[in-house]
Amino acid sequence: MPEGHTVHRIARQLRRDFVGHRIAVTSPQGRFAAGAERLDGRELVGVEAVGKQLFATFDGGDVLRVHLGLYGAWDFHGVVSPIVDGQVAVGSMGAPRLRRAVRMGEGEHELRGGADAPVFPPEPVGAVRVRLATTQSVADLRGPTACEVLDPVAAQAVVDRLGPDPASTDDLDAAQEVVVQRVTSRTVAVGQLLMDQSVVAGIGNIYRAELLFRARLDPHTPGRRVPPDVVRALWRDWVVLLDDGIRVGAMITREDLDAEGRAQALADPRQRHWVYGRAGLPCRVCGTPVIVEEMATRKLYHCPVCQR
DNA sequence: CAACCATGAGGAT
DNA sequence: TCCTCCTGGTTGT
Repeated sequence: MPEGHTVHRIARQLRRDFVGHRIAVTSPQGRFAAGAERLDGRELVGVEAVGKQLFATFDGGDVLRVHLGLYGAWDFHGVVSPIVDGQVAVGSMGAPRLRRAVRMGEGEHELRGGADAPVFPPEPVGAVRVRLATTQSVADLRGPTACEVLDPVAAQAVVDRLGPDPASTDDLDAAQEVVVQRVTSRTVAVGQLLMDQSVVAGIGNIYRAELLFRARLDPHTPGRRVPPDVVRALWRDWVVLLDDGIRVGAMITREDLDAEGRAQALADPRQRHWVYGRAGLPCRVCGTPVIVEEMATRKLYHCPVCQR
C-alpha cells in the first residue's frame, strides 16, 4: 500500500541508521533464510529508492531488492533517528494498518525496544521476512511482494524498466519529456498510465486519483489525447506531491488546506484527499457525488463534473 | 471464527 | 480478464 513517498522515507531511515554499519541479517520467518545468510555480517554501503522499489547495497556489491507490494511494511526499533528536520520520526513505515508506531520526538535519539517491549533487540512480531540489525537499531520487513538478492547488473536492469521518479532524478526537465512521450504515445487511459511504473514511477492508487483531480482531468482520457502541457503539469504536480509526501510522511493532497487544516488532515485520513476513498460523498468543489469504478482491477475515484 | 478488504504487480489465459 | 502471492485489520455471522 505504500506509494513512492514511503519507500523514499524508508531509504532515508536505512541510510541514517544502518549504512556504514555491519549488519546482522536474519530471516525470523525463514522464507529468506538463504538470502539472509548470504548478506549476514556485511557492511551496508548504500540504499536507494526508485519508484516503489528499494535497493540496499552491501559491501561486495550484492543488492537487496525489496518491493512492499500491497501489504509490506518496515518496523524500526531501537535507535530511530529523525530523517526530516523539524519532524517526528515514525518507527514503522508501510502498510498503515501494520504500524506499531514508535513515535519519537524531534531530535530524539533513544534506545528502546518498541512500545510494549522495553528490551533490545525486541522479539520479532508476526511474519518477519528479514531483520536487519546493528548493535543499536533493528529494521523488520514483513509482507513484501519482492525480496531478493541481486547482483548490480540485475539491479540496474530493474531500475531501467522503471519510468522517471522525481526523487531519484537529477534532471527533472529531461524526465518530464520522457513522461510526455510515454503518455502521449499511448491510447490507454491516462488513469491507467499514471499507475504504470514504466511510464512514471512511484504513483499508486491514491496519488493517481488525486493527481487527476488536481488537474481536473477525466481519468478515461486516452494518453494520446492529453495535451503535452497537461502531461507536463501532471509531472510537475507529482514532483510537488512526492516531495511533500516524503517530508510529511503522509499523502495530504489538498492544496486548499491551511496549516491548521493540514494538521487536522494528518490526524484524520478522511480529510486528506479530494476524491480518493470518497465514493458517494459530495465533491469538495462542486458537491456532485464522487464516483468509484474499477479500472484495471483497481478502484478509481473521480468527480464526473470537475474532471472532464 | 470466516469473509472481506487494502496505498501492488507479475504471469497465465 | 483472471489468478496468485504476501500480511493483518475490520466487519459480519
